[in-house]
Amino acid sequence: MSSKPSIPKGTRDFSTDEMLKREYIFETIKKVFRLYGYQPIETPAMENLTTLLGKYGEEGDKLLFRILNSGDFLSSVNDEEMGRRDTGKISSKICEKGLRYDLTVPFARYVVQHRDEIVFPFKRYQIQPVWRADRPQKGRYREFFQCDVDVIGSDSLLNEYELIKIVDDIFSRLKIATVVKINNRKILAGIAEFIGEPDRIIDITVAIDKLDKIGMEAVNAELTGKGLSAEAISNLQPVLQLQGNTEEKLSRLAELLVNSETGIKGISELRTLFEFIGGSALNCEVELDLTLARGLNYYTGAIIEVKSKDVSIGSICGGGRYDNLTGVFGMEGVSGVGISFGADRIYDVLIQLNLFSELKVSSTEVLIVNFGEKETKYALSILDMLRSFDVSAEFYPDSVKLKKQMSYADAKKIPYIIIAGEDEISKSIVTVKNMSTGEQKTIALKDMKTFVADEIKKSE
RNA sequence: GUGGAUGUAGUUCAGUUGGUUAGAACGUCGGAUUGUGGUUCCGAAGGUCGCCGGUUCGAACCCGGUCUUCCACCCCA
Repeated sequence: MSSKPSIPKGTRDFSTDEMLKREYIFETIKKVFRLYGYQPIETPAMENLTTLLGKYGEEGDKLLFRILNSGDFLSSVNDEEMGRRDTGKISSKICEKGLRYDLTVPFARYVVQHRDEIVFPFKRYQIQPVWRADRPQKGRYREFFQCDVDVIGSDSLLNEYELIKIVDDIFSRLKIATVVKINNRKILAGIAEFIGEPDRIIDITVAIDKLDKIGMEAVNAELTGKGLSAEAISNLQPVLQLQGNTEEKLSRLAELLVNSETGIKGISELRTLFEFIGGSALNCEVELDLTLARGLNYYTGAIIEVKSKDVSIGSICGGGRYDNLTGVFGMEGVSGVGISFGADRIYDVLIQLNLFSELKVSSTEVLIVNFGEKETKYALSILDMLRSFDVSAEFYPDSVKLKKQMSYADAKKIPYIIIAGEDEISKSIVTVKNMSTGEQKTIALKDMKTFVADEIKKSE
């Protein structure tokens, strides 16, 4: 015997039972995406590393899975480089492909490459796995599915509004209570400008993102550690201490950021967005969260993050506007906005909230018992008949003991069994057994259609 | 990438200060019942104790390394 088989760290197999539940999530999401006029695309699992590198910040580059070149890849590395054991240097020579890290960057690449055939504004959705060489833990996997919706080629804030409607629609259908947090990167830039550290926007936002978690003092300490001046940090305090409802916060911010053109722009964008939101009935809570930063450094406008109110698992959905993602691929001035649903985390939330209970476990409605060669022809004709009535049916492939066949039906939760042996064949009937009541009756072949309509289809 | 916990049958878990042949439940298979599942009864199969090395007369147990899973940090869906 060889050693026990296993799968790579952070990856998972999905059982039939899990797949039914996952498909329910994907179907729900897809249905809503289509309802709002989005169309599907797919891109390859692997991209050229030149497409992926530098798009996700330093941290992101480290988390990219790289694919070793085929063939004699070491011939391009000379002895000196080999001797220095500089992994980064060597890997760039022997790996030119990597697994996709998200769906947004491949999408931007797709748009640039297919601009001649795309009608703008382009509304697409994409549901595919992505890979990150992260250390796995709760709600974090190395292979997971993202469900992205993006509009590219339109600056209108109506798109941001539409995405929030989609979020609300999907989570309402899935019966997950959520909070949608919204912020705007321009405001964060304005704040960085306001405190006199415009270049440190990343450090500043990463630190204030943790405000909720670690508190104000720890945030200030982290900023000091990052080398921010005491003056800058003290200037930041009124921002961190902002209180009140959305409008109050925005008004106060408008006063503080009065000298920052970008900041003012961000505030006006948020005001417009909240006006749209205010005019619509939503099930989810929507709030302005100035501490919301999000790591991806390509966002330039709105930033959106969605959290479950009942399960603590990080964000289950996130996104924002990126003004020039296609620019790095040579197509300037095209703005896009999109969000991504984390299907695996949504699954975990639904499991924890026990919201899958009503989902049907078996898809097979009728099992036909196999008695042997002589009876097979008759059984197969019934099988065809059932399927022609749109009844999902199967014929047990081996003529083993009845007990075994019935246990199979039992284990698969198949609600009906059809028994057709010598007796039944001679009379052109079948015996139908209802597995939950144990009740049995004989049905003439000519009455099968009525039986299906009256009994099997009725209980669905 | 940093720190902590974990790993024993298909699964969930017992396993005495290191001492004969490593147990249970569930599941699987066979039988009670050759045309009737779920309940019951009887029986059987199933283990390189994660992997590699060390200490010891002797290791599931002690030590080192490694991998997996889980948890926290970093970061993130």
